[in-house]
Amino acid sequence: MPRIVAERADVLPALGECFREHGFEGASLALIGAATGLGKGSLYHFFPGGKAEMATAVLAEIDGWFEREVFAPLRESESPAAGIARMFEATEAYFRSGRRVCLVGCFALGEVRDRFAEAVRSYFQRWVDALDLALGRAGASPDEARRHAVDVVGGIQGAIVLARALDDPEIFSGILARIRQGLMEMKTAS
Amino acid sequence: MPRIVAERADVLPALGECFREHGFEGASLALIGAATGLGKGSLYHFFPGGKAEMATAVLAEIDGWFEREVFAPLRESESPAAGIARMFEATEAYFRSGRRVCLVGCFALGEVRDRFAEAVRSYFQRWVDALDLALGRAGASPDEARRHAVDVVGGIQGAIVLARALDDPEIFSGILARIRQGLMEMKTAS
DNA sequence: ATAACTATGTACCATTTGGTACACAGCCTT
DNA sequence: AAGGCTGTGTACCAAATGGTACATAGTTAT
Repeated sequence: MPRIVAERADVLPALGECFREHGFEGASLALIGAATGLGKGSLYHFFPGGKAEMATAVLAEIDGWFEREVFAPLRESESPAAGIARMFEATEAYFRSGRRVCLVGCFALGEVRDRFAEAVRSYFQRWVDALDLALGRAGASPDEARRHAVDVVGGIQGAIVLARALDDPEIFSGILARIRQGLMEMKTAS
Repeated sequence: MPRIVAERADVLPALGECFREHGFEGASLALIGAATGLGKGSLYHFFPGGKAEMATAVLAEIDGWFEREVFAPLRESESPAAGIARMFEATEAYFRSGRRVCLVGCFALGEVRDRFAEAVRSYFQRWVDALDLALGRAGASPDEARRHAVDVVGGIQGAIVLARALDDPEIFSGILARIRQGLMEMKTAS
């Protein structure tokens, strides 16, 4: 019996892709097993709570990544413009021009929103808040900053939906570029 | 044995809500039966193709509604501004301020995009094209019209995602109002 | 060496899944 | 009133579902 020595954290990426591709309900244990290379034994060893715990862990990992790569820079960059630029670059890379779906957004739309409501809410709330803060520091008025933060985060999610629907990654990149442009114009306008 | 005299078209709304609430995979025949009040016998009588045919029928019904209430007015209204105004009103009403999800958008993001790819693509393509046309007729330059059309349709989808995620209908209404405002400023600017 | 702990595969479980078969009831035509 | 058509409920099916139990293999500590 081979010893593969997996850690819980090692399987999270594969697990995440599996949930992204098939949704929570669609990702059966068979698919999850195939995606991760783990049998049920190992799966239930790492995630005694079953599928629900797997999804929670994946959401937490995603949350951690965005916290580190996007939210924190937005809040803490010396120049808010640099934080914002970083957000766009990280976002474009993470979602692979709309070829990759936002799992948190999926969960928000879908079937299972209520089961993971708090994780979903917190993720988006912190994104909006961090961007709000950065825009404020960049010189926007409080409600200008708030409104734009909401519009931008929403706009990114919409870009993913539309790019997937039309099956055209350029849609995603185009929308993001124009959102970014819009923010720059706002900051120089005031 | 009571005769309820249902028609296929009568169950489509309930069927749609069921798919919206649970997703395609999540909507089991048991849930569908409960939502429609129909037993499997009737269900398979109306939709011999099973769940897939049910989903196809629902997508077609939604498509028809938008074609009638949104796309056609956009294309054919005497005043393009009136068509655009109608789009916003119909959209706001249909999605119930983001409390109701866009099934086509869900399918685009989710698990089952490929199975219904053509229906999904066509729906969004025709929406974008119709808005593009209206904006052009309102005086926008060809690529100004195209870009804004894409941004607006994407923006609406994103507004649904964000409103659901933050569980706050006002997010939806706020984003839509600002998108609408943005279009009006564009038309008066040129 | 031996004991304990961590992984892992296999076999199994009850339940639910989507789907089929079919008998039968009400309606329409003739 | 006889026969066909259209709905409808019930019983049923094989397959797949999420989940459990457990024996065992590898690793680490004693």
